[in-house]
Amino acid sequence: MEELMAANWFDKLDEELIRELLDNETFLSESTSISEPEADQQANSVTKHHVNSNVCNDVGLLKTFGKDGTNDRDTLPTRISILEKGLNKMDHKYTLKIKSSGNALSDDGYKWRKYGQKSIKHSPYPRSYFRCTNPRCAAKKQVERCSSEPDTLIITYEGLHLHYTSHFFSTQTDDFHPPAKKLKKTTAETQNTGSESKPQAHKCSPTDPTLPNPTTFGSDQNPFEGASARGLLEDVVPLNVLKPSVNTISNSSSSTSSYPSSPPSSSSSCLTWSPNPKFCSFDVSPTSTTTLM
DNA sequence: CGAATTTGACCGGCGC
DNA sequence: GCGCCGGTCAAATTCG
Repeated sequence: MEELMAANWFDKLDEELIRELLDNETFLSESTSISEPEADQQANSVTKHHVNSNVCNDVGLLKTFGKDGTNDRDTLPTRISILEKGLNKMDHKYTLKIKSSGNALSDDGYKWRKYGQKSIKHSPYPRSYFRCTNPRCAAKKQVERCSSEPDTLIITYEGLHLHYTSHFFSTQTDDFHPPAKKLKKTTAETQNTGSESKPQAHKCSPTDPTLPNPTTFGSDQNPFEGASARGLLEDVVPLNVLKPSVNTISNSSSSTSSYPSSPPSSSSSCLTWSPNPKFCSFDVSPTSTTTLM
């Protein structure tokens, strides 16, 4: 029951958040300031920039400049319009449709390792499978092209980037409790598997995804050592859901307000995407309706 | 030489 | 029960 409520709540926030993020220029500017090339750094910035930044990093629409020398803050897309429906969420998977004229794929803020590629039946284009390079991170994403529109990339994110989670927890550690036990199927399993390992992780107490000090971010390892145990989507969501009190949408202003917790972030954290103005522009194709659980 | 990518095989789930 | 399809694994290959 709680989960249900949580789900709804989460869903709303999520959509709202996404919408704001995507359409909020402020957000863009903000994110711009966080032009860390590496994911870890992003995480770092997150801890420094506070909510807004969090959102940026989290939802992933973070811009990663300078990665390939394209530090075009100037060329920032004056506007990135994404229809709310361009981002779909189903079963803890987020599908993002993006119009890309270049290899936007490589612009992701996180480092991904391709672990597979499959040709899809009804599509002339193959689907690529990526995993976060961090061994403790179970974040995954699938990338494929729309058969009808080669320009359109369909990216499906699954799982949560521990990079972010860690941060998240670190900022709310106090309130965080094992309620997060509600692991879910797919993701949960995967993640568990991922974190399964290392006794080290255990050290940090599985119950207490308490992560390492946020300030310790930066290195791919530290942060995850502790968060690995959990700190995944499943954990975050319920967690926050359970404590919406934090600031259940205190519509103070923008993203900040709609960022009561990271439910949205939790799952979206892996949505890290760097819409490099030069390469891609978000497109929206109202596909299926967003559904959660 | 090490790391990353490619590619085909294998496995599990789902629909018929 | 069988076949199809998607997802993952792992060996081979390529690249830096």
